[in-house]
Amino acid sequence: MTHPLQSLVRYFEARSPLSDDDRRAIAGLPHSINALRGGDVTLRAGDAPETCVVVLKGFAGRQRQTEQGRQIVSIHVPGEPTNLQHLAFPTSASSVRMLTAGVVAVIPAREFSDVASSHPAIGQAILASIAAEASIAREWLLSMGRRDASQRIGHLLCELAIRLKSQGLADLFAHGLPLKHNQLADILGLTPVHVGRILKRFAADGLVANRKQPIALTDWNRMCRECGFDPAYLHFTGTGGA
Amino acid sequence: MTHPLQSLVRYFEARSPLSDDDRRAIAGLPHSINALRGGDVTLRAGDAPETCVVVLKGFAGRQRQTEQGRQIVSIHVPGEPTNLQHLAFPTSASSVRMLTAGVVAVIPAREFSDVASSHPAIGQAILASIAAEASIAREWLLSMGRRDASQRIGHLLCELAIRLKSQGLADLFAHGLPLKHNQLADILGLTPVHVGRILKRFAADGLVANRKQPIALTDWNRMCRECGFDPAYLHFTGTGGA
DNA sequence: CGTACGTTTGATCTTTCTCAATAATGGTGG
DNA sequence: CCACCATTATTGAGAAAGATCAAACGTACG
Repeated sequence: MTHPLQSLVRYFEARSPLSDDDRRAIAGLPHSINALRGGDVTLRAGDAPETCVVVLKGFAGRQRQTEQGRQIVSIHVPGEPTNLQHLAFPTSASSVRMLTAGVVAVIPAREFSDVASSHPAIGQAILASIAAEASIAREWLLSMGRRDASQRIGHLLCELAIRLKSQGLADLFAHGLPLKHNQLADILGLTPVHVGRILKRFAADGLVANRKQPIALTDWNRMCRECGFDPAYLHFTGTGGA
Repeated sequence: MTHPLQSLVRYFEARSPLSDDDRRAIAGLPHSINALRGGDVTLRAGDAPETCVVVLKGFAGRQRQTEQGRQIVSIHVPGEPTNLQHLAFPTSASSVRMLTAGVVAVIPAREFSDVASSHPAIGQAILASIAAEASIAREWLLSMGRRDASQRIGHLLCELAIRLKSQGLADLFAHGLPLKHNQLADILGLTPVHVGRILKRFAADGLVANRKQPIALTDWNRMCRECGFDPAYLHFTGTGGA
């Protein structure tokens, strides 16, 4: 791995073009690197963070809590920033925590936003990133509202496969997705028990290799077909997701 | 009504400060005014629109389609732009149509984005708007995943009440919300039949005045309590939503 | 090796959907 | 202003997806 913030550059460039100068400006951002454990909190609901946290390794999730349980409303794979929206408003209604052990880069928000003002393409990339997150949330809304449990799980697996691939991390997915049933349940609005049952059916149908912790897709095309996956909503430039 | 785009200015200012000059720049944007009927399409999925559509009267909804039915993934009340995300990327994965009869202003995207570049505060307001839409989508995700049908309906009513109020349109809500059961169902991931049953229960419980077409809240405080509504996620500056 | 955490399984219960029939409503043209 | 048509609401009965509860089973890690 060359520069720690290289993966952030790659993330931005998946949707918005940057010049060499822009790339250098991002790589030059002050930052600290933190190793975190699964469950560690990166942003507490209600806080007004003064930093932008970028995932370098592992998975992070944004979540909201109610009496009837938590809901994970977005997940962030390596390369993805977790709280760009705080360049738009100070406080957060949700919190962010690591879903697995991992490493994050922490960038002071002021410096980030200064660089964005002086480099319009970076500002545009930030806008595109926030808009892409909104688009993903809307797709999740479609899943929650109109897809049944199996399609929902399958669709999420497909989405993550593409998002990881766009960061050059396909291997991680081929090797399996390190999320627990109860985390998947909180992402999908289901019960861990039911997630387990469906994963079992997937394994029986040959759609997935193991139903245990590292879940690996075995039949990409069939999975896409069965759960109606179309990567257009991810808004990657180019072939729609490579 | 003074200037047609005045309500857009008001929308932006609910989350992001603007100067007189910024306001003038927005009011000076070229635009055409269109009267539309319920069901009219404003943006077709897959298109690369060259205009920004702002709702002036009535309600618009962004929707996605699957074999198992449509899902409305966002709604837009008067004053709100419907497709700011196209300042970030060209194509759309969803379509936008009027949920009721109404009036829209259509602004050329190029001019809009020129004004945004020359007026940083307007660019910032656009960023805040897109981020707020994302935040709303995440809240809807929480509703879909972890709230039952009644809380979901109640929560939506509360949200719309606040959003309308922030545009000075509370009356419209006091007078009732002109959405059909089947539209509410497609917003909430439910069935029109079930929406009807719950509205009936709301009316019996005195939470709502009529269960027919214009649905009017009668007991704001109780409704907020029963469905766990907290307007923080709307990110209005000031008192959190007034 | 034992403890804590995660998974699997089965039985049962609820919420919400589905289907189908009937009743309102609202807008349109005569 | 009324009759008609299309759309939307209401109601009831039955079915289904997913939740809940509780127990047993694995497995990783100290």
